[in-house]
Amino acid sequence: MSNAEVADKLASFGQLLSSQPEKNPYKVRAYQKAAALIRVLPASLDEMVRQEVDLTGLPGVGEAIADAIREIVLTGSLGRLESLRAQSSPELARISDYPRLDPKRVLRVYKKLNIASIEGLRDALDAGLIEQQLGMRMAQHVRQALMPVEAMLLYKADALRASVEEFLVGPCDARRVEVAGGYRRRTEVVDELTFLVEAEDFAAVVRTMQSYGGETPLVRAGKSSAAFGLSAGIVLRLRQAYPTNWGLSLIACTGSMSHLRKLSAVTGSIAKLRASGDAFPDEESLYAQFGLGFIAPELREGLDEVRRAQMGTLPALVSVDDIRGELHAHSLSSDGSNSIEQMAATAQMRGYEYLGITDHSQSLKIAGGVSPDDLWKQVRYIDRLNERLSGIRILKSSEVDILQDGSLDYPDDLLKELDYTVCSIHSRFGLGKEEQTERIMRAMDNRYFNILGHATGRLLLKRPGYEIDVARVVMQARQNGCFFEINSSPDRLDLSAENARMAGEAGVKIAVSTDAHSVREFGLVRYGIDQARRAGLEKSSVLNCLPLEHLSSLFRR
DNA sequence: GCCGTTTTCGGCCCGACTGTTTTCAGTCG
Repeated sequence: MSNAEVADKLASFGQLLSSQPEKNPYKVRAYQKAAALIRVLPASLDEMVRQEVDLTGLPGVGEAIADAIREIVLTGSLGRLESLRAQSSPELARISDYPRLDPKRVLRVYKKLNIASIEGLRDALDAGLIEQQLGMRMAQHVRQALMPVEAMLLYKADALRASVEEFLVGPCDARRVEVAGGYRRRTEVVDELTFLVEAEDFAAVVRTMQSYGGETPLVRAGKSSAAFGLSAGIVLRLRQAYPTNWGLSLIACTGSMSHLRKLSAVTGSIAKLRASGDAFPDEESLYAQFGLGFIAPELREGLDEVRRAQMGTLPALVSVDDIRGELHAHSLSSDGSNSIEQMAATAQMRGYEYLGITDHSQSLKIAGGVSPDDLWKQVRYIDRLNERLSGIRILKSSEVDILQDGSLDYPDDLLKELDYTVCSIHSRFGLGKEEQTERIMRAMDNRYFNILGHATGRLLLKRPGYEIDVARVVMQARQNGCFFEINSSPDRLDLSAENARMAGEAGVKIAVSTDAHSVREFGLVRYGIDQARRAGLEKSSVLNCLPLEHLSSLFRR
């Protein structure tokens, strides 16, 4: 019994429960949370049940859900799920085979499009009818729920990577293991994990891997490679490699495809290299043999990196150690969970020289937007705080809403008191591209506008973000002396690497910010740095790699 | 249904906007 099967049943139960008239939404959530946890659990629930391990030790699992798990493992089914299915309409029962579908939303689609089956749903999706009649969100929801393979945010894959790697060198007895693929290139979303594996007996590794997380089904197996379906919903690929050619294999498995195409124009095909008998124990040796500088994995997307490696003009990519401060962070004054002092102490522990406090502005009521009066008070408070702090400087700032007409959410005489501003859109996502672009450009005309926060508003795997003409906004920023941010929040990573590259090439500096809402979130900066590196940014292009004096002069327009 | 420096109940964000959908539910952070 795989963890995935257990998770599916719990999720289906939660799903059916949610369409019951007298449901307890917290109960629904409890089942869904437990299912989500189980999907990424490395230990085998099947084994845990048989060894009578106390399941309530798992977070989100109490007596009731522990019983359910035991029942599923020991009998193969869940009574309460089956009786709920029996009570449900046939449509609803079929929907419950797809635990990621939200039944209430699907029933709305059924009614609107006059369909009554999963097949009908799939057809309507493919024909674009769902997007047309019920909007992009709904279409995205249905698409994601029907897809066999789930995509996963990079930061979630981090934990999974560590757990699989441990399993490979532990129970699987691999001698050497290294992750490759899109994960190594730090793409923001991954749908597979690829590992290079050196082992005495590769077939045995493949056999043992199938017991990861209870059971991890083998999808495809060759002599020197294998693919598995992880409970977490993504594919796990293993590829056998040898010490003499480790570097060559690593390049091949790291990709991307378009990078390899451009690379092989210089080196000849990978297959030929493999057959040549030359040894490439590491990547550097291969690049060096063809007169190329080392190309960082984050750059291997088939843009200009191979040409630049030939000319010796690859960028010296920014790294986490280059960061000197944080420019987007919230405190208790709006929707953060820690005081300014606590945030400052943590920033200082990280070795930062400055910390900008950017609480939400007055219009954003739900996030505890700060009234003008309270911001005046906060400005004076931070002045006094700075007098007694040493080693770190708190910058007076705000995450100022860009209102629908492009005006900013505070009067100029208040904005003037701030060291700088982060200005963001939090409302009216539905405006057309032209209108949205104009809105931001108008906002940039305000001399107190400094950094554009999360420029497109996207939430990865959830929502595409509003439409703007990024190229025009970049030009406006350059002209007006404004800056962008890469928001490091793992479900935003906004600007995208592509847009950040565009801004960087136009000479517009970018803040790599965390948007931290608590002291725990400062560390997320590494995900922003991943994207900055994918954008080819050097530290000279990153705003918060600059010393404070330089920064302050850039913020005065 | 889970959880607890709130310990056996009561909370688990929240609250103002938006729209042609469904005038309530979805949406913003």
